[in-house]
Amino acid sequence: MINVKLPDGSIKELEDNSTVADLAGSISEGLKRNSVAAEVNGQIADIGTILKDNDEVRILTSKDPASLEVLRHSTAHIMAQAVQRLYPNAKVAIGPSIENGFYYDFDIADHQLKPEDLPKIEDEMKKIIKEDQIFAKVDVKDVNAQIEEFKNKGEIYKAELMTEHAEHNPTLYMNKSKDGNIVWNDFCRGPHLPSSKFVKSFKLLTVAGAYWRGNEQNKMLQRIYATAFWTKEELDAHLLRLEEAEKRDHRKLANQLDLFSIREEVGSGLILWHANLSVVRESIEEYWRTEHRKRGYDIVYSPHIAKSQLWDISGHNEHFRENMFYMTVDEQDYVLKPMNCPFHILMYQAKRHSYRNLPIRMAELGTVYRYERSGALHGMTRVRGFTQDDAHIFCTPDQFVSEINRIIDFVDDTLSMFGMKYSVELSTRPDNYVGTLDVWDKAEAGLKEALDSKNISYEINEADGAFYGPKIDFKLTDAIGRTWQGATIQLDFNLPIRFDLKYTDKDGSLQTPVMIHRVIFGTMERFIGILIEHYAGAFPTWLAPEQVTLVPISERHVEYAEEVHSMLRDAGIRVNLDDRSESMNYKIREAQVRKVPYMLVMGDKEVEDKKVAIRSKEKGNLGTVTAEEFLAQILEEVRSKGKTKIGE
RNA sequence: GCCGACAUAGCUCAGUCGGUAGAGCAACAGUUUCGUAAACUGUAGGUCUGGGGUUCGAUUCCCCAUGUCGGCUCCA
Repeated sequence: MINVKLPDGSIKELEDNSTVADLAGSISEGLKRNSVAAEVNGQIADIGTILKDNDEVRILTSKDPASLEVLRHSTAHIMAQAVQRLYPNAKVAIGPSIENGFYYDFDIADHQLKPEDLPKIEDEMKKIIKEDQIFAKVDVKDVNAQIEEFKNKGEIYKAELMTEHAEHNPTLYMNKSKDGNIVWNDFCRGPHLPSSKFVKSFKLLTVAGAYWRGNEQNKMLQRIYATAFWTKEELDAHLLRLEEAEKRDHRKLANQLDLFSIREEVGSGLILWHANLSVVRESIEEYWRTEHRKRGYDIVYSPHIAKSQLWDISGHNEHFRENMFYMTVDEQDYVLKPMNCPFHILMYQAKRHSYRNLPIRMAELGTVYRYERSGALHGMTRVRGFTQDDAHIFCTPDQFVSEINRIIDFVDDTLSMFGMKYSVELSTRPDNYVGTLDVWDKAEAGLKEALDSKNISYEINEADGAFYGPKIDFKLTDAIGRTWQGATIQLDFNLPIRFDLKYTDKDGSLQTPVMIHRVIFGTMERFIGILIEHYAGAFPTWLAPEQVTLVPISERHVEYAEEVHSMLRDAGIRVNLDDRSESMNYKIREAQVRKVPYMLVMGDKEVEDKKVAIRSKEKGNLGTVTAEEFLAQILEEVRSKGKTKIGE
């Protein structure tokens, strides 16, 4: 007999070799029927898992969120089986569950999967589900024989994976039909559902290309992305969420709200900022400048091109030649700047520095150009010409930890002000690093110390830092859940040496300063692109291109509206007088569609009382006040950046 | 860059099994002067992304290019 511990702390006695299913059955028939997987000693496992003495077991039903990935992974197996039934030459690669769904990669020599194939595959999957196939886990006893079998069947990807996992007790999952025959199998660690019949609500979404093992040198496979949920309601809700998210896409809103455009005759990845979005940018840049001055930064400007030799010194020609724009004028080679650092470094070098005047914090809204590969371009979030809110901090080795702390605060203050959430990643020393081990260790410890002291949770990307230094990245998420690099803080042990930077220390000796690269927004393009999605195009008043629309009800109210118009405009409010001979309802609707925060309606009553009727985009009619009162309120809303709002 | 899909009026989209296109909104003109999300009538607007090919004839079929979209890869 064995004893197992349940989540409530109780101990259950079972026969030797009992499985999770037996345990479930010993508790209740209903639980046995509904159990789909288990958590055994913290690991997700099949209900067929044989329990040992003292195991801690939590039985998972479909109610448990942890069961969802089991469902999805099993659905992936069913999809792979369906694909192989329909396309017998299909070879399977890998098919994991991912956030919000799963995928499976195939190599199909004689067929290119098309969107129209997806319903056919779905139908085949439904058949497999109906067949009530059992997922049976089997240990691979003779690994070499199994590899040979995979090879004989042409399953070269499975053979390759099995070869690598030969030492890790590989297991197969056999799909058995009702009569006990093995109808399909896959090399897999599991876990899986007890049977295919547990799968009810799934949808195949898209076909895509993906390199085998994510390596560009390898063959490109065909990937099907799909998702699965326990109920149709959850699936429908998920699909609806996707649809809703698409409406927030900054590329869609760009047209609707006249924000920006990208023109073929200008070039890919080059943004035309229309007047509306330029207002948003201008407001953000003004905020940026004010904050930088407050926090001890110097703001500078540098040219957009420099002679190629500068980029030899910096090393960019060597590392990023493929991604830079070159031009030749009067037999002299120039480069369109891909970074601002060399300019800031040269400004640092313009005079001698003492430890007394460090740190020097040099900031610039620097527009740079990089030749990104065409397939990587994406709206405003991945472009070829963009403005970084760049800064470089030159400091002593004793100062960089406190400088990093200051920057983390700066990033958090800024993103919080916009209500944007972020996740943090710390990347450590790669193999091809420059500099010395003790400096790297100190730097990494310093970055960790800074994050820990602020209770910021972060993931560590081992060996993923730049060759010149470790870094902290802040990731932002767009409307459809894609994550983008936003703020970043990077230590650099390389450029100070390449440019031979120095400062005079206390003892009169010349020392090399530590250099920190950092951006807060990342780039104006990407940040504002994500901001559009964050607000779904409805910018808060301090950023709104048009803050107020004046709606005179008929022509006889226009004269009064003009008075209000000039008063608000003179006070710096972005106000638009809609004096077209359209109905009031029409003007209000248009202003709502343009997402204007406030409308002031003026008819006979308002003209007579010298007042305005405020309509908020969000809250509707807010009642009547004098134009002066409204002005005071909106100025306060703008000044506080939305902390106070009219009508709240 | 790679795999795949797509490209029709300013915008959103329909259409042509090969016989050179249509709607709504927007624009413009006129009528209407209105109380919190669309007044009415009319006018104009398209070498159907570009270049080749097949064909009596191509927006439609084929090829190439460009761009966009979904992914992969990359991202100093």
